[in-house]
Amino acid sequence: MLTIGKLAAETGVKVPTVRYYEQIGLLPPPERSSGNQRLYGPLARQRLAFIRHARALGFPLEAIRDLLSLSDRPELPCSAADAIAKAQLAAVQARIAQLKALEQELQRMVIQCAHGTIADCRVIEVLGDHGQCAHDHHTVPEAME
Amino acid sequence: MLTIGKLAAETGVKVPTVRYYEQIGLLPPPERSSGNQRLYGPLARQRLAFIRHARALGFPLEAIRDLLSLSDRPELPCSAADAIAKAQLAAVQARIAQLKALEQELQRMVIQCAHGTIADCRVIEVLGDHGQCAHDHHTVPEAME
DNA sequence: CTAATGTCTCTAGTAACTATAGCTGCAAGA
DNA sequence: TCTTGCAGCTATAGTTACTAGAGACATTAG
Ligand SMILES: [Zn+2]
Ligand SMILES: [Zn+2]
Ligand SMILES: [Zn+2]
Ligand SMILES: [Zn+2]
Repeated sequence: MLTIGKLAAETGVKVPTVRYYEQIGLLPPPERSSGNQRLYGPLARQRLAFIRHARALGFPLEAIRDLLSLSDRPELPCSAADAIAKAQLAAVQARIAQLKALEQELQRMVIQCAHGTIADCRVIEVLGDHGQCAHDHHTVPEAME
Repeated sequence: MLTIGKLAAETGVKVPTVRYYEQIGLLPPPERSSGNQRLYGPLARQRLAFIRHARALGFPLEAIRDLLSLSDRPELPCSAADAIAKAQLAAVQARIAQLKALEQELQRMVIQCAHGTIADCRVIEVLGDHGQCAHDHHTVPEAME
């Protein structure tokens, strides 16, 4: 049995994050020692590793919640899990496409600037007028985490 | 002079967002009508367009705050503005690289799954064990917005 | 035994908004 | 003129996924 600090060290998660995951119901309330400290077994360690790995792959916590409850029912068909992964893949790809458009515009701005005064700065000029842009990049990039 | 609704419609910003920008000091407090309603002139419209365009290119509001105060001093050299743009470009490129690693892992998971039961699902299996991954993708992707 | 570290709960803060509640302003139709 | 309905006002709380702090208790090393 591990205390929360050892569990956190083993999985590379911070201690408050472990408590946070418990608070929102991603981790079940663990046993407690006589002094009321949390004690974790190997199952909890596995579950936490699953959560962290899914987070590292960009899955939102709500998706991870669904994936965890699916993984608790091994006899079910995995189509629901696959759908979650596919949706995440699509989100990642959409974000990459959007960021590539931003990259091009930023690069144009930076390259075209003659490094004189603000009055002539290409960066300031382009930011003030989207007509100077080559691409659309219309929407504000949304957070994926 | 425009009311907040017209200004929002013209710039494609939502009304509460305009008030939010004023609240955090990105937009100056505008004139008010006799009935206490906000009235905006062309300078405010230009400033709001600048903010939105910079947001669309992924700049955080703090960077936009700096860019705006730079653009108010046209006689200064533009190196500070260029540095902000370069930092944003670097952030975008770093994010793209990270997302490409995620994309590959997600694609592997999705492709390798045989679509049987959860017990055999490659998605669930890989999420539970980073050893199954081909890349490192170690860190959790941070929001850029 | 004592001092240092670890853990406990609870609250608040982060970024950039968005949504809600409950009030007032204002223009047009009956 | 009345009214109805949208627009605008303030202020507060919710979103995501944590992170940081305060103040008290538990455990462990020396
Ligand atoms: Zn410049
Ligand atoms: Zn543009
Ligand atoms: Zn599957
Ligand atoms: Zn992995």
